[in-house]
Amino acid sequence: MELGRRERQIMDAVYRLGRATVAEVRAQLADPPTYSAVRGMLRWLEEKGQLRHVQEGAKYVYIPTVAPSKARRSALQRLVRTFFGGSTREAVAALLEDRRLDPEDLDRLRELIDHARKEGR
Amino acid sequence: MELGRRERQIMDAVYRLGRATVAEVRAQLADPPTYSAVRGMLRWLEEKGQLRHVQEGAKYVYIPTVAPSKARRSALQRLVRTFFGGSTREAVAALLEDRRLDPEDLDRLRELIDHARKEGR
DNA sequence: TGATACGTGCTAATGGATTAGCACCTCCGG
DNA sequence: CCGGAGGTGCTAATCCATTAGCACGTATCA
Repeated sequence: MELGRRERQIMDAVYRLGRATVAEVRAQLADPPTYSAVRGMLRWLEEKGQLRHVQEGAKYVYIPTVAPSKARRSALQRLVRTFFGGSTREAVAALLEDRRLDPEDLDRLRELIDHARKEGR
Repeated sequence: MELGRRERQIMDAVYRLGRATVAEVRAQLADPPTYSAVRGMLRWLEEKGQLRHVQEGAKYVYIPTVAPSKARRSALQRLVRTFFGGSTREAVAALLEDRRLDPEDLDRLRELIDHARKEGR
């Protein structure tokens, strides 16, 4: 299911937030359209099956239909295929260059690798 | 610079290929529009500054204007922000679950981490 | 050399994403 | 009880991405 420009922006906002009201989604957008436009888009995305909503007090709270964990995986896979020729290793290597990873982060990641190695990988 | 649905598909195809002719891009698309449509899109993307082309023999070869390495980084950053709350560590952890990482891959990644640690991180 | 296959440039039309606007509902404070 | 602020539903219009189509250039090869 491929999405348009705004659709993508809005889905991303909902994923960032986890769960979000119309106003919260709108606040995330760089060049926000009218409140009404965002509302229309959310309703449309719900009709498409990308979102569902629960009523909370007077307002609607929108939630992605596919679990974040699953959405993450497929987004990663897609990116790895597009930008790293399908090599997960190279993608990880690129991320490891991120200077915001502090020593503690690195240690924990090494543990993950050691663990995987012991598991027979 | 936000792109539409087809624009995104086509840019992704070009990144996957590195450099590509109209026909090659079209071959990458799931539900390919006409050759002419793809051509129009590529010209449009060039006008927008996302692509440039070099003439090669009789045909045009399209190339991204932003270097793949830079495009990768920003794509990763974006994904990390959207799906991992900005935590690069969690993103790496998710990638490490990929079963296609073989022992050799894991060893090489561990080396990268060790190296970073010694560098003072 | 000429005919076929495969290029490109350009423009107008199409269609679907995106938006605005109006009608109505609900909650809350004075 | 009343008014206003802030919700929602729905539809029609708009706008721009997307597409088709025609005119034309170029290479190849029998």
